[in-house]
Amino acid sequence: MININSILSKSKINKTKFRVDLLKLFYSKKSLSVLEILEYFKSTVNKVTIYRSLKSFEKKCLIHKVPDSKNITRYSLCNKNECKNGSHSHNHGHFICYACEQTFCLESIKIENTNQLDGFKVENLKLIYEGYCNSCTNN
Amino acid sequence: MININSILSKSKINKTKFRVDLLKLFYSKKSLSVLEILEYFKSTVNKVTIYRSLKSFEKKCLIHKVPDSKNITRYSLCNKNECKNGSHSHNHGHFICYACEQTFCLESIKIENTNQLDGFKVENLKLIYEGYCNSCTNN
DNA sequence: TTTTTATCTGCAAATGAGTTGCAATTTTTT
DNA sequence: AAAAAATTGCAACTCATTTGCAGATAAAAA
Repeated sequence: MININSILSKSKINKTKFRVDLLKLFYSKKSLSVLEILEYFKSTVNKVTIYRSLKSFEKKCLIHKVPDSKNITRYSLCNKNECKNGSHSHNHGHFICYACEQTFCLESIKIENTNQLDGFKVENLKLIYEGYCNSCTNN
Repeated sequence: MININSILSKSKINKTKFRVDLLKLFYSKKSLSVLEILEYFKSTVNKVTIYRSLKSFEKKCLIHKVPDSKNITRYSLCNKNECKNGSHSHNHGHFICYACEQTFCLESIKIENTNQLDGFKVENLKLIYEGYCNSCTNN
């Protein structure tokens, strides 16, 4: 069982009711957008607060941005062995559903570090699959 | 030598001075954003016109969107054998430079159509390399 | 436990990308 | 040249995200 409070403490993030609930929410979802968070909290929280909390979580390596379908930023929990000291890395592929617009981390699809590419200095590689997820295909 | 006028004619796009110049510009650049186009034409053209021209070019399969670093839409010339009838496909990887934010098409890196992925119906695959391009590394 | 300091929050207003309606202009078709 | 179709500029709008500021809350220090 994850201890939200101790995670926030360790990260030096104040344990306000909203931030505790928000981090808890991340543990129950694949990924989240600001709009989804706003809807979940039924406007009991200001969207500016959401943006700032997300940024704070990101800086402390609790969450990171994941590829998104349109121009909406989405975040997922960081993988402990991947992200450290405010620097994030995704050594796995992602799947984006055209229907539900959800982003799925494909932990099983590892990305090897190809830093050799003719004429380019590669620092990062993204592998993004798009299509329809199971629940959108069957419903 | 490419004949801009005949390309526009074939695509049933009016040969206005701006559209001719814009298409010509695409032939001299890897990729372009609205802002870059606006700067190139030094505000002699309205940004709405740019958006509409790009959309029109895209519909006629002259250009298509390429992956971008931030949330700015970028376009590149279509590859004749890849895009047809308003439907675009990118069967090659892309490189995005962190410094100049330019997007490069990696024609040599072909993407095979992996439509089998556990629990997902894959319709598209993106392979995006990020880092520093040659000219940004050496200057 | 009070004081101090640092962080968090809401509100209003701003920015920046992209869109829409409308009227005027230009290009193409006839 | 006239009619039809496509293009343009302008103003105003939407939507995601940001910023400044003042008040509230949490954590650390005394």
